[in-house]
Amino acid sequence: AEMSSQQEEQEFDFSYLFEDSQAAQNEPDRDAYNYTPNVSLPIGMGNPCLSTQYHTLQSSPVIPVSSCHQTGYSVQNDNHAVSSYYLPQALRPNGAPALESPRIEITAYSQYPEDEVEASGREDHIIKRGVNSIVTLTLPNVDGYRDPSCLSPASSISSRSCNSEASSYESGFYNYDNSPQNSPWQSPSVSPRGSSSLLSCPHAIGPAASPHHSPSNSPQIGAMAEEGWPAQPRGSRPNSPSCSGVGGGNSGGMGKRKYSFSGSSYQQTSCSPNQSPTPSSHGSPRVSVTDENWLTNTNQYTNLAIVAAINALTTDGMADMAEGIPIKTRKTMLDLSPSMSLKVEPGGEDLGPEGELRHEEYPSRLSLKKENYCGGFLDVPQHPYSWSKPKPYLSPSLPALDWQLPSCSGPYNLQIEVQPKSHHRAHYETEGSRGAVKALSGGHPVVQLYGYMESEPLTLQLFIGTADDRLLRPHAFYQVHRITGKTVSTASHEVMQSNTKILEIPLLPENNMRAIIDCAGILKLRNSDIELRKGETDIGRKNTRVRLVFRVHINQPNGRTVSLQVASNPIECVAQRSAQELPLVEKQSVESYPATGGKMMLLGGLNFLPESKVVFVEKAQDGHHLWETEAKVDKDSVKTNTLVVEIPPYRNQRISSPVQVNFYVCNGKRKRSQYQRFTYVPANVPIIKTEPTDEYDSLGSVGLSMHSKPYYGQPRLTSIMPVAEPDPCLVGGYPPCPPRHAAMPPSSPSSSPTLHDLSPVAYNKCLPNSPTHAAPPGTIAPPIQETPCCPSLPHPTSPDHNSSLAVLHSQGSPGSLGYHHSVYANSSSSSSPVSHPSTPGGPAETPFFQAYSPSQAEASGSSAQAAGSPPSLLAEDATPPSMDITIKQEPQELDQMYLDDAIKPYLNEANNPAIHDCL
DNA sequence: TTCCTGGAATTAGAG
DNA sequence: CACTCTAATTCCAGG
Repeated sequence: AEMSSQQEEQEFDFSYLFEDSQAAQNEPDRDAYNYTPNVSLPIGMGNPCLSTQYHTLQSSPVIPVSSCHQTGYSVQNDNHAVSSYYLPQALRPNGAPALESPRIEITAYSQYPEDEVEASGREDHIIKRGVNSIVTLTLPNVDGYRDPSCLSPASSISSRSCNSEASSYESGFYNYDNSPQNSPWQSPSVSPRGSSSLLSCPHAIGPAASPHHSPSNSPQIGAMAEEGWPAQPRGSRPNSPSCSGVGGGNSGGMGKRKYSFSGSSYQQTSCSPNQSPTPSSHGSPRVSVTDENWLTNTNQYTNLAIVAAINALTTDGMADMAEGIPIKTRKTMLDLSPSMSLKVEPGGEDLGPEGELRHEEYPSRLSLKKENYCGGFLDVPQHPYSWSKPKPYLSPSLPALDWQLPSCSGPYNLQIEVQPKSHHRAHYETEGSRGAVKALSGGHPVVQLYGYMESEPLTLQLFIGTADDRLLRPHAFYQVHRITGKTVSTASHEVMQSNTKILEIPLLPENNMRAIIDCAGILKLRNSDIELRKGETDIGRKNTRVRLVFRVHINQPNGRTVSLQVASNPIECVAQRSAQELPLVEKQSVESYPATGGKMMLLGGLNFLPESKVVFVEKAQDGHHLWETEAKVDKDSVKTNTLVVEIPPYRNQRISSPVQVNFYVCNGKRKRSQYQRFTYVPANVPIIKTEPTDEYDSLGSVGLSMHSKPYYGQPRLTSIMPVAEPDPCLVGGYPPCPPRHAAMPPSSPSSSPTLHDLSPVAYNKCLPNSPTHAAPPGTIAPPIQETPCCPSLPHPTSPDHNSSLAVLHSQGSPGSLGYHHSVYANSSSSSSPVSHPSTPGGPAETPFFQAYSPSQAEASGSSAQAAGSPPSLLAEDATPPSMDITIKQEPQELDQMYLDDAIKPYLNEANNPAIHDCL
């Protein structure tokens, strides 16, 4: 019975998992691998941007302009359209004809039935597909492929930032595997389910997985990609902790390490295996496998090679892809699970013969340890709920994890009723679990979906996302960890998507679609492991803030899927106390105020000290500090959890449009809170945002109502929304749509607009890191999907929104960030800027800004605009600031900027006394 | 026995 | 290149 249930589950999982995110993100690459029928893939796709675009494109047909549209939701993807659309762009992306020399041409023509595809599973996929489709690969060197490193260089990818991109695109990797659906061919209508198997793989081992699972195939790919990772150096560590970490959580045993990351990979791997119904040959024993599995996989090998080739070809983006294995590597550790065949190939990653097999293998694995990462999958939790219940998502593809999604759409509103505590000690793979994330109250976070009246249960997805200034995306250094045990009341089960572990939790009508998240812990992956991954640009050091990201995919009668996402407040995951000593701003009573300043603002948070300083900072897009000033703190009223500060006057009293700045609390050298957003509005302009006077969160002492962390991109539109309500919509933190005009990433030169869009990422790192990038964009930015409704509307009300079930992903503004807006097809308003609160310039904009962190703006040169930094801002810059402005031109690297936002201030600020103090 | 913790010892890196 | 300090990881031990 379990099997069946599992299978069901698997399917279930797979379907959406794979399809969605990956599909969306996955780019062409994926397709290529998958050989999605219709699409001819330019290898160039490797470029993340491309990939992104690709997806986007698919859906986007509707929206010509936005290159980025992602089809995501709309079933109907226009494959064709896409393909056509896609190709061109793909080629363009970097502008580089890319790849010329080495190129891989894949022509997928036929639309294979998913099944067929699946059948092809594994490497075969490729091959088979290849058969069907024409694949031409010109690879520089075989070695190249294998050697991820080789690839990597080429691809240099920015990882994470890119990641998001990467991720998407990575996921793509995986994805395609995973989501067969993604493949264009699938009509949206088609129930992806089968395909979906990838994720589920583990479970599915069996029959369930069967055929459909084309995905599996694809998944494999994904797996491979992932595997690739594992293969990577992680080796440094003994084992792939990841597996353990991921999987069971139990494994924690110290001595053994598994690769954490691998974990992810492993997951995939593991997953794939399972999923792939086909038992592939792999069947290898790797049981636990997790990481290893993939490592070993031959498939990977193959895939990797391909990937590598692609990467090489592609500009950078690809890098993320599978190859990811850094040569530097460490040895891969294998878990050695007995079953596992761990071959460590010289290449590192490489894959063992088994490579692809994994999928298949997995079944066997299932038997293996649960804990293994795989196990997680496999063994369906004994939870009362049977996953099987969930229906497979029909939606062809789910949005990539790095896509920005709204928290509300039409009648639906996904909300975090109880936020997690601001601190959580994540555990290493070498440790045992450190328990589930808790709520401040001592309980656990609670998430609820409002507006869902159907009787069918849904699946709530949870993954660990970033909490930096950039767009929300899966956190490279943390993975959600499934907690099991008698203390856990919520059933859950984990799946891998891309390199991200996702915890799936049932949302049951009988529980009012409310879930208590007591089953989610956080696993910390070794920085060194992650940083070695190809394509990974993010730095782990001091990159310890995360958010719980919840997603739910609601299938609509029309065949479309509404995907909602909401992210929690940031959680500081620094081990032990160090983190806890840092000041943390959780709430602020005022989010915007006239440039004149002078108003008292109440900050709520932790670790405030009498000597705490509050510094307002304005950064240029490039990250340079344009203005810094220390605000006056009412030291007499300082409490550990509250602090009253006087809003300083803005440097320019004559701003014509809102200007977003940031401020942070500094307790001394290296003890600085994260940036908080604050918006100065023209003095003569009525403040659009009303301060919530309500009781909402008011700290009381000051009598100021606090806004909770606007910073993280969960802007709330106070003006529109009732203060009391948490802005569900906003919460999602989907960024406002940046105007398309938004500047492109500097580096991306000729890139087609689409590219730009795609490259929202533009994140600093991406640029710097990937030398290869022709375009900084190399990092493909995940598109942000906007729901028309969410932003401003009090969710439920607008019918329009409702109508707009189908989400069209339009690419977001080309803004440097490359936001993609997802538009609900139906929603008329969706696309209209008006509907978006975030439109720059508007008072409402703040939300946008909030969505974007200043740093983001910084990150991409262009980003500033994109960031929504209002034109005014720019203008202002141009104009001599009335106020004292300290402009520091620091050629900071974007990378650093992102990474070390915390640090930078110090660096940058030499001039500011306040800063100095902090320093 | 496993899961959680809390805390401390080590190791790694940045400056 | 040595040294200092902080962050990251790994270990231990106890509940």
